Amino acid sequence: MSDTGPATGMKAAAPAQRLTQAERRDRSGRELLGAAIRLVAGQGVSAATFDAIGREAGFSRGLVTQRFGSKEGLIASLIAHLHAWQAASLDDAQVSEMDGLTALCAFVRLHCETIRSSAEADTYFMLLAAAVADRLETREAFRGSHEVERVLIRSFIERGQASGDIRKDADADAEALLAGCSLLGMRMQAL
Amino acid sequence: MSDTGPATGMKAAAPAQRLTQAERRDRSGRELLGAAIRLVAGQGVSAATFDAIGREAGFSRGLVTQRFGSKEGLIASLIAHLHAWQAASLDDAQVSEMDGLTALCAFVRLHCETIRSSAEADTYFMLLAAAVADRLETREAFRGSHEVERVLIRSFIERGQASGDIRKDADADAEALLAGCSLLGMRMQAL
DNA sequence: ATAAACTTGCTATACAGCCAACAAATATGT
DNA sequence: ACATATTTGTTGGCTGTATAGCAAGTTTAT
Repeated sequence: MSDTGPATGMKAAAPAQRLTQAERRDRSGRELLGAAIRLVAGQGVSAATFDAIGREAGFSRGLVTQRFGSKEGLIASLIAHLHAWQAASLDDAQVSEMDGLTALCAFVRLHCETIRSSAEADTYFMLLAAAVADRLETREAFRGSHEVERVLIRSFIERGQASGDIRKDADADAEALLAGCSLLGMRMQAL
Repeated sequence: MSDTGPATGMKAAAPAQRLTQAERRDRSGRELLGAAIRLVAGQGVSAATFDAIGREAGFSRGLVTQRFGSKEGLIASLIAHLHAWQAASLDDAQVSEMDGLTALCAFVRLHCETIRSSAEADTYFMLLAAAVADRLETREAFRGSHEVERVLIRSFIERGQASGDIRKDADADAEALLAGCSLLGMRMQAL
C-alpha cells in the first residue's frame, strides 16, 4: 500500500508528538503569551498584532483570536500573566522573611536588576505606558497593582520603624508613595 | 448699491476677516496644534488623527497633512511646541533668580500644579508614554529634554550647597537624577 | 465518530498620505 | 483705479495598507 504516511502504529518518529489535548492547549497558550512578550519588549506594543504573535509563536494568526477572544482579552491575559510573574519574582527573593530595611533594599535591587535583563518587566512597563498614552481602561488594572505595591513598601517601612532601623518620624505612607514613584520613573527613563 | 458686499471701503463689519496670508497661516497653525493638544490630553494619543485634529480645529483633515507633511512631522512640531511651552513656564516662575533650595521647591511645585490643570503637560507626558510604549524615535527628543532637566536640578542643588542650604555630602548629580525620576513617576501615576 | 485544537480565506474598518479642484490674498498690467 | 494673473492657503474625494475579528474548513486527539 503506497499510503503517503503509515499512520497506524507510529510513535517514535515524531519529535514531541502525542500530546494530550490539554497539554497542547496549555503549550500553545504559553507560547503565544511568550511570543507576545518578546514582541512587545523588542518592538513595541503596537507590533504585537494577532498576525505577528501567531507567527512568532509558530502558529497561525487565527489561533490568537480564538484563544483570547479579542485584543482586549489578549492584553488582559498578558497583564494577568505578568502580575503572576511579578508575584513569583517577589516570592523567589524571599522578601517576606527579611526585616524591614533589608527587605526594602532587596525590593529596590530586584527592580534594578530586572531593568536590563527581563523582557517580562519591559513588557509590563511598556503596556503601562501604552495604557497611559491612550487613556485605556487597562489603567485600572495598573492602578490596583500600584496600590498593592505601595502597601507592600509601606509595610517594609513600618517593619523597619518597629525594629528601629528606619527613623520613626517619617510618614510611612507618603514615603511609600514617593518610593513607588521613583521606581516607576526610573523604569520609564530606562526605556 | 445692492452689492452683496460693498468691498471697497469696509473695515469694521466682517468678524475677523481680511487677514493677510501670513496671519491666516499662523492662525490655522496655532489652532491645529491647540486642537491636537486638546485631543491627546482628552482622548489619548491615538485619537489624534489628521481627521480629528482638523475637525476639532475647525478645518479639514487635508490641511493637517499639508501643514505638517506627515504624522512624524506633526508629532515633532507638537513636541517642539510643548518644549517651548515648558521653557516659558519656567521663565514665568522666575526660577533662575531664586537661591538653590527655593528654586528647587518652586520647580517641584510647578510640576505639581500643572499635573491637574494643564492640557499641555498632560499631552507632553502622554506623548512620552507613547514613545516608550512603541519604541519610537521620538524617545531621543525626550531623552535630550531629560538631560536638560537633570542638569537644571543639579544646578539648583549645587547652588543650594554653595549657600549652605543643602547638605554638602550629597552627590548632586545622583540626587538630580533621582529627583527627575520621582517627578516623572509621579506624573505617570497621576495619569 | 466525535470533539477539540488549529488554519486559511474573507470582510469591514480606520487611517495616512496624495492630488486636483477651489478660494482668498497679493502682484502686475492697463 | 480697476481688471487680470499669480501665488498661497484650504478642501474633499480617492487609493493603498494594516489590522481586528469572523466563519468555514482541516488536522489531531479521544
